[in-house]
Amino acid sequence: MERRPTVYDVAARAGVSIATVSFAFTQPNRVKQSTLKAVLAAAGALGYVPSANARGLATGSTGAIGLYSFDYLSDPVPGQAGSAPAEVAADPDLRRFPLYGDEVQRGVQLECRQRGYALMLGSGHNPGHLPAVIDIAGRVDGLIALADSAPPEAISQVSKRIPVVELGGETRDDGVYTVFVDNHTGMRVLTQHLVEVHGFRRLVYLGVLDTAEFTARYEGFSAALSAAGLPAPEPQPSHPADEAGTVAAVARYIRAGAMPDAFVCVTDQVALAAIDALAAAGIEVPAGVAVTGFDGTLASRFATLRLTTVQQPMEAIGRTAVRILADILGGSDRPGSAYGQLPTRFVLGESCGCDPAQRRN
Amino acid sequence: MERRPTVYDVAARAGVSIATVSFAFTQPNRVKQSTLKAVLAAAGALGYVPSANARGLATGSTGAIGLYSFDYLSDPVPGQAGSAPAEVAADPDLRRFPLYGDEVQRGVQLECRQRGYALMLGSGHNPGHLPAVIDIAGRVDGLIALADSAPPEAISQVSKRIPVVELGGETRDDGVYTVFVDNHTGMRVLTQHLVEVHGFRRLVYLGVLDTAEFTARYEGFSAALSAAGLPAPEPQPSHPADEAGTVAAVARYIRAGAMPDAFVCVTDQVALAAIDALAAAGIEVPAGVAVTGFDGTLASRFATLRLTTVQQPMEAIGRTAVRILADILGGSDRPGSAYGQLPTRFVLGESCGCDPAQRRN
DNA sequence: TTGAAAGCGCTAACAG
DNA sequence: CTGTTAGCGCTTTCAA
Repeated sequence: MERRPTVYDVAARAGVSIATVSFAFTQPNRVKQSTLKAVLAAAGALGYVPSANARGLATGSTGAIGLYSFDYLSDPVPGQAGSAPAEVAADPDLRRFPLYGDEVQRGVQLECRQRGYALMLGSGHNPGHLPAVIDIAGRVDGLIALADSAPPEAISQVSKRIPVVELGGETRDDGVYTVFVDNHTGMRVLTQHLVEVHGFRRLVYLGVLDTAEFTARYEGFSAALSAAGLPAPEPQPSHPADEAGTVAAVARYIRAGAMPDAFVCVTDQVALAAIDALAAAGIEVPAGVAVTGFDGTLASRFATLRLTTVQQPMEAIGRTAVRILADILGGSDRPGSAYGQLPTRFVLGESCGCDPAQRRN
Repeated sequence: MERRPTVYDVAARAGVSIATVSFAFTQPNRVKQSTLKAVLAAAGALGYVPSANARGLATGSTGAIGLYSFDYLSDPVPGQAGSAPAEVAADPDLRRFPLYGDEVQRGVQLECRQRGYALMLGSGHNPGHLPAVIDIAGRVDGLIALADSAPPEAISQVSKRIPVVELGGETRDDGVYTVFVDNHTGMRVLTQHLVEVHGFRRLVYLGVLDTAEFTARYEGFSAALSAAGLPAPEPQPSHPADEAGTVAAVARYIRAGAMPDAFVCVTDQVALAAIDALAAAGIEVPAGVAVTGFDGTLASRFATLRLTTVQQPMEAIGRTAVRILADILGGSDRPGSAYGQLPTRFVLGESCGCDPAQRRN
């Protein structure tokens, strides 16, 4: 790989100045037809590939949007590059892919490609000495960050320089945008179903409250119980990323021999882990206890036991995030709230004890 | 958003030179502790976010790898940005996501994050006047391109300047690498199953031959038939992206009233489209005719009727592509063939007439 | 319609 | 251990 040709090489070969070469690519009509043709020919012959870095430096923008996320399924062990398994995976595993974040990412991708933005994916660590979010922030015009994937201070710092949309995070006053999703209603309706249709009284809430979205879910849960005149139990901390934690939480109930009517889980992942833990103890769902999820990931719909859950509009979330950034970059100063709140939808599965096939859902 | 602070601002505030600021980030031990601390403090206070463009320009590399692909499910209509549907999608649709390319992309992502590369996603069109592949090539140190997503000349041109891995393309002598997957064996084994276990004789091959991978599949198909003393029929052109084409191809057989024993399809997508077309005509699979796929996408495994297909190691393919680029960028000059050929695996489903549950597969 | 020249922000010799 | 300085490749006035 020889030195990459530059505008200088192209200019020399075409017998023009570098300015003309630049114009030929950026403002073709500003250049005489014959000159244009000569430049393009020279560029083609040389295999000219313009440096986005140089262009970005000169123009002050990159034409790319960044998506920063943290993948707890694969990031925990940094440093060691994975090895391509000689074996073909025996089974595609919906429990690992696509997760919530993957579906949001898809929405981001789709919207970016439609709008002509390149998408820069960043995550976890980076080889430099710079926090990874900062590193990727330096590469793009606008950044989308998944809640909890980066420290709030870093997000805040970055947001001073480029527009940032944090998904699932707190609403903040430091210029960080977010996409609003109606988590509250979703969880309220689901809980209401458990109480009213199934007559459940002893519900256990499995999930942490460490993001705004998660908190809203718990509040929806509480609201439904209050409405039914029932007290809302304290949430049992359980993080989607921490399967062992979920198992442990469930184990406490098993050990105590005090099975509730239902485990209401903060995400599908937690619900699936809970079901596993219960199965391991010989307790069947929904016969022994009901379990519900949240997100509506593919895994929840195609699991052996279809999950009763709440569908989030993941693709729309991703698309909206890009739209917000694009609008800002385009000069709009519309407030984040102008994009409204995306709806969620209660999804009846089998894990609550219903038989969806029998119902007009 | 005020002007982004630069090394100059940080240097001024910390009372040092810009070189020291640079060192503080790139070679921390080359700087006195107290100075380092001062620089970092100044950077933090200012909200300094280093410009990747400037760094890239200066160092000659970006630290990013590019993935270029074409999404025929969403790219056809460029220019018009998608709108976030107010409705929550009624059903997650495995027929649209994740497809083969999405699973490969996942492997690329995983390997990139483990190796500390940022991943630049590009596709379809771009707002500039530059072919999209060229544009994204100018942004990265190495490029992975999905077969058929970009014109061969463009790939070839790009490969003169940065290492390129083309997935599923022809093996070429212009320095474009590829990841070898044993498509031939996969399709041969599958076909053999149809002939030997089911005794099928009239097989129809549904699929184009426009990439090296696709050709290898057809050859595997032919080989199995030859081995059984059967003639290999001409392939019936059908492209994974062209559902209508598949429907039309199937319709010809329906109309002619000459249903074969099986439709052997070049991809799962084609197979699923074929099954739909057959169902629409009242022909059930596998009772009326067998249908097989290739790829082992999630859709094939979780479809109502599980597809008999061939599993590709998508994640490994993506990971290997990144590994090849990383090796080259790291100075290795190992030939592409040194990475071996990734295996495929025959997957017994129901669409050939088998009942996988009854067999030790 | 084209050219000359001044940066864009950072890195990396090379001095000191 | 730190400062000076010369670019990296491209865009963009400003002149011609």
